[in-house]
Amino acid sequence: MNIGEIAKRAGVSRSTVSYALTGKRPVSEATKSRIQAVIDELGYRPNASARALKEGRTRTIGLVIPPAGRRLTDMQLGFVASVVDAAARADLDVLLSPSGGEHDRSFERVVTGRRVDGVVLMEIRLEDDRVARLLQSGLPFVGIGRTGHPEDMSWVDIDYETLIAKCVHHLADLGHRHLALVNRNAELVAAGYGPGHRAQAGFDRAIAERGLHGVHVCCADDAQAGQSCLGQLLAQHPELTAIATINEAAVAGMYRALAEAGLSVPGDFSIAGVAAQHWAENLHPPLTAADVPADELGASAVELLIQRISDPDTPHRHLLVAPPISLRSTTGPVRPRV
Amino acid sequence: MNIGEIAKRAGVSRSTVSYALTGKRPVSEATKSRIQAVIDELGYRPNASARALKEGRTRTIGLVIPPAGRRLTDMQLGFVASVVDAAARADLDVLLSPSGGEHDRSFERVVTGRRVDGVVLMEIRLEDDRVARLLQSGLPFVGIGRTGHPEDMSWVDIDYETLIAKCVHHLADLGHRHLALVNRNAELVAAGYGPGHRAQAGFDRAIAERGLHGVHVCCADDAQAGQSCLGQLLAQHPELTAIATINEAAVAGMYRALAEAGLSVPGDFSIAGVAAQHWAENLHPPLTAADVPADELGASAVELLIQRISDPDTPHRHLLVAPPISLRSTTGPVRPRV
DNA sequence: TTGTAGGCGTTATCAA
DNA sequence: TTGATAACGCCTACAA
Repeated sequence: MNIGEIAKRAGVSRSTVSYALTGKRPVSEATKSRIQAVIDELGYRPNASARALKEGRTRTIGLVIPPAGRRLTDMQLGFVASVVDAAARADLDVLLSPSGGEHDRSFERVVTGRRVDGVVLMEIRLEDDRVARLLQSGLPFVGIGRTGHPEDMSWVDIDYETLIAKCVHHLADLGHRHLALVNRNAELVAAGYGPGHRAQAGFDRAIAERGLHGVHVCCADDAQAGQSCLGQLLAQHPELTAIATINEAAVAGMYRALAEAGLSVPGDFSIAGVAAQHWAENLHPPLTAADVPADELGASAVELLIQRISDPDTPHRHLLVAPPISLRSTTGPVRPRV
Repeated sequence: MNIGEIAKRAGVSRSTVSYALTGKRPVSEATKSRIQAVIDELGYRPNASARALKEGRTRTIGLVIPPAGRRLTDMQLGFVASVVDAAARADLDVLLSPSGGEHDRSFERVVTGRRVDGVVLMEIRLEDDRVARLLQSGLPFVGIGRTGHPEDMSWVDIDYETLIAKCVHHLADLGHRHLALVNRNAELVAAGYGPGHRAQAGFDRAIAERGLHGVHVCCADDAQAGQSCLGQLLAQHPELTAIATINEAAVAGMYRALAEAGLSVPGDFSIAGVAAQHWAENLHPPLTAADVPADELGASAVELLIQRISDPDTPHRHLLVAPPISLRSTTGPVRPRV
């Protein structure tokens, strides 16, 4: 079923059908309705590949997510959902590319085969091959996250450095003197994962400013790891009374480790973090955290991308969000340990 | 950058470049390496739209997920991840379509614009417009889930009816006489969501077979709903000693409601369910549950779909899985309530 | 071993 | 207001 068939049955030329469909040229009411009738009868829809070939754009954006197999965090899922949602509202389709490995065929296909008009890139490292690849290709893209050279690209990001510093100050205000930062998993941080490094920088800075004692650990992104990780931490550093974290997936496990150690939250021990709002609220007890507006960030990324696609020579734009910390049930004044 | 440019620079014809790329005709080593050198230098990749137009296939599959905005369950996320993963292994791209509403533009685009070679459809209802639409369109598709007329289509599914019946029998064997089934959210079940209805059927059957007392409730798909839902249930039916559920998202809340009511698990109260293995294991306490192999199901769906794409006239195939119940920490013998 | 040419289904330019 | 026709970039008979 193609446009020629419709034209034949409606007794007009193919171009007239095309114009009746796009509205880019006036078509008389009579022929328009005749064409529409045939289209409805045969259920015709323009072939997307042909249209893309002719128009030079696909009306599709790529969304590059962390490799399949790895479990996405709740915040990452929020990004995916909001990107897909925002794209759908703009009548854009989303092509998913799980990538990040070495020679990633999926990523190459998406970037280089003109399959998409632009790309939203997630989980960016300070030095990121994919960013280099995209810059070189000239394909419009927007990062959710940024590299160490953030001026070269458009991005939306969370200001982990500021937020973790805020968490430390909040805890310091409550009298805590011995804090730990629980980071994401060690491989990710070692690979130059921006939030991991920026969180550590913010932590170190605030610790120094307030004259506190801080330790830093990486922890795999799941509850069991959180439990064993905090268990060890408490054994090695019994003086700790509070934790700041960007590892939302591990928090449930940390609660368990504290319960095991006979420490109540927030009576004996405080936790503050950076997490997706939905997640922080639904945790038990609800986590005192900087509520990351994942929905807005994804939508903003799509918005920026659409703009870059329509005008690639526009200067890069950046959006760095530092939401306020919502006080919930996991931070309280320090109570001297007996 | 197109094939003509490569041909010109390599001093050969376009067809020779094409054949050098596809290998469908022998090309001398000399010219082949010359062509490759030019390709590497210019970073050329064939235009996917042109190729799709010519070949009549896109090397892309559609994945229709529940509408954006709604939170996906852990099991659904497992399906998405495994479908994306399996597709990537087969060098297929995945186009995401959040749909399920009334007139869904995204769904129509995917199904009808020849944007994809086939579709994996999730969260299917007993009567499902999208299935009707796909059948009518002739586009190959595979359901994760099935309608009330399951012979008309290819699918993979979880045998909720059998599994919930098994849960009931397991609980009955432990001496429980008063059980409740906690279903998914009421709208979904009212809309004819298959697993909801089949779970209820299995529950009713097993309850009758064992001469037990059963109640049935729907519950929104989140922890807070689980908490309030079970709270009410315990108030209205104090005789209850066990629950069977397919609502994994609500389980954490049910734990809280039981703790609030002063009931220990599994000492005073048992819970058995159907859930993604990863989820059941990571819950605290770990849930006794039929471990749904979400990864395998997604991969199987893709496998079936690839087969249907390559041979659309093959008979429909079905895969109904009923994994064994893994005994973890949430079911135990009934203990008379004082 | 390589080149020529036609067509996949659209859109858009040029004529009428 | 409408029609004929030339691309878009690729693949693949058919020829040489």
